[in-house]
Amino acid sequence: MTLRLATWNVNSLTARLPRVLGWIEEHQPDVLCMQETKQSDQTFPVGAFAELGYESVHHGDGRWNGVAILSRVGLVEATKGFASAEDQFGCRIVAATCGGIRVHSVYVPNGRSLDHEQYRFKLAWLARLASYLEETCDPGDDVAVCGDFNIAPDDRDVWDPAAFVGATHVSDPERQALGALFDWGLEDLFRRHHAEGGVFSWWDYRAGDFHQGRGMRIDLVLATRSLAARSVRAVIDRDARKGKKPSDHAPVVVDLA
DNA sequence: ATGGTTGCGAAGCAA
Repeated sequence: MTLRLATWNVNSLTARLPRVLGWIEEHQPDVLCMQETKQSDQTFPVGAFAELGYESVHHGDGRWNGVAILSRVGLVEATKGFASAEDQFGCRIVAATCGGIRVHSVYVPNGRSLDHEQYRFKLAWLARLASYLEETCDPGDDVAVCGDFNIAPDDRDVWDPAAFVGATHVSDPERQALGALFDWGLEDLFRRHHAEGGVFSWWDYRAGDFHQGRGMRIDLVLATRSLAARSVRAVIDRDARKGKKPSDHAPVVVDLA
């Protein structure tokens, strides 16, 4: 069975709902992971997605963060957060089994700068993600971890490596944390299909960065070996970054055979 | 260009 899996940091689902609905109708994802909904579970528009044929799960506190999964191939065994009593990690991960795949929608904290406490929080969150996957999943199963990682995997994924020396998103500890996920058994599906650099998923709103090509590839679809073997196409829809009131992120779309 | 923009919420923070 073919399956289209996508991830998109929508930067406020309240502000973006018309665009998101239009994008879904045009691109027909079977599963869509979203981040930064900035909504509560009460305000999340379950009905609007149901009208398009999608079941959904949302995990949000209403103001910051907020993650969701939409699926039209079934959505069962949903879990919010790291599935334990802890809640100091914020509303940054939600998981569900969709079409036989254990899907995770993740919003990795923005580290801000290497000397900021949010950077240490980011590394702690990534370590918790690794332990959570180890506890709840088997790399031999069909597992996908999709979302805004706020990490550029390598220097091909930033517009100018020289501009990022000493900056967050590219530091060794961040890339090592991502490497731990690769070592566990996940693969970056966009990179599986594209060796070239300069393909980005995020551009700052300011200073015309999108039109100047100053972006980063920080939104990723990671998947275990069994899913990677089914991957036939991976693209970043930069058209979705154009026009009026775009998110600052573009969706990543993967087709599985 | 230590600039610039957007979202939330009603000033300043987060990104």
